[in-house]
Amino acid sequence: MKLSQGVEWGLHCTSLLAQAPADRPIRRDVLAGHYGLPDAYLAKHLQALTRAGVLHALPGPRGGYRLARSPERITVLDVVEAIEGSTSAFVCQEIRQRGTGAVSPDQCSNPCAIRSVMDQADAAWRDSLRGVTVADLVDRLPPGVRERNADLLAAAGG
Amino acid sequence: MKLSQGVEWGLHCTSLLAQAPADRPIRRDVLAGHYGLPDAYLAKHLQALTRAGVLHALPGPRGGYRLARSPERITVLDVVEAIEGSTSAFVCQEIRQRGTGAVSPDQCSNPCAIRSVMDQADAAWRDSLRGVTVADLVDRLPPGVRERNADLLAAAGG
DNA sequence: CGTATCCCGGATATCTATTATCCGCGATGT
DNA sequence: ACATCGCGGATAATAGATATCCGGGATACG
Repeated sequence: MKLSQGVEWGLHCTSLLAQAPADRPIRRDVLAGHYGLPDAYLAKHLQALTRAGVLHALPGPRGGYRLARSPERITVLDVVEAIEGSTSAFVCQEIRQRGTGAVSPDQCSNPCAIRSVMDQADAAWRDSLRGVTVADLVDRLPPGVRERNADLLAAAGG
Repeated sequence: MKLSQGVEWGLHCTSLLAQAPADRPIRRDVLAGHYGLPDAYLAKHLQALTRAGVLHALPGPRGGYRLARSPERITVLDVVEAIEGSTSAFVCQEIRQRGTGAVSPDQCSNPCAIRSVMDQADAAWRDSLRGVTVADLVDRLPPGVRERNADLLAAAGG
């Protein structure tokens, strides 16, 4: 079980966009260069974030990406689900209904206890991620980093 | 992000072993047949559970598997970590230290906020799984299933 | 003591998902 | 009109999960 690295990329990029002036979109290659990421592949994840309504993409010259809403209203879960999907990591294959010990379908109207437990843990995981916003992530940056990022983004935009 | 199906297999098998008489081990092919699983591949997961100290394997004729301790003392997390490992699903690649926006290593003595949030969510997931035992899973079986499993296991053992 | 049974560990093959890149298309601002 | 930039599809390469097989060692039974 491993999370896509796109989750890390997406969280860093949305955090960085939260530090940019709202009126000026950031180009994709600037985002990629800022973190040393492959530009073409990062595009896939940014597109996913755009489709999910987390980012807003502006085509054309002086185009780029900006947040679709304020950082206080974007949760970490929003970013994670945009990239990883919202389906539970545990996929129940109903093996209780297979083999010599197969339980009759009548007794399977309720999900089995194993599935319930795994789904409940998945919900706890998502609840935890829903409790943190992108604004919180920016607040927890080491001192000086925000200012430096603002300068770098301004230089790239000019 | 997907959990190995071995987790489902392991949880069902440990639950089934909890329903067997403690003095008689259950052969691997009986476990596989009970749920319609490939015997050879199930062996890999049962070996992992044995190495983790969840199951106890007895070689030789009349050998097989039994629980290494009482079902009340085996948590769902024990089984999950035996098969999936105990490392967090999120692997931080420290991209904050790469690219044009690289943060100096001096400022990276603390883990970044993104990693902290993901690790905290992972802890919440594990805490949830730690709160349920194999005995709880058996208690939540539909009425009649326990008795039928006991009969099947007795027939297979005789 | 010999033999049959059963688990262990390594080697191997297949399949799927992730990672990564490229190119044509459409949209936008100058 | 033209250059810039994001969108989406097609395509490889790589890693991990899935599945199988076989030799070796341990144990029970005759």
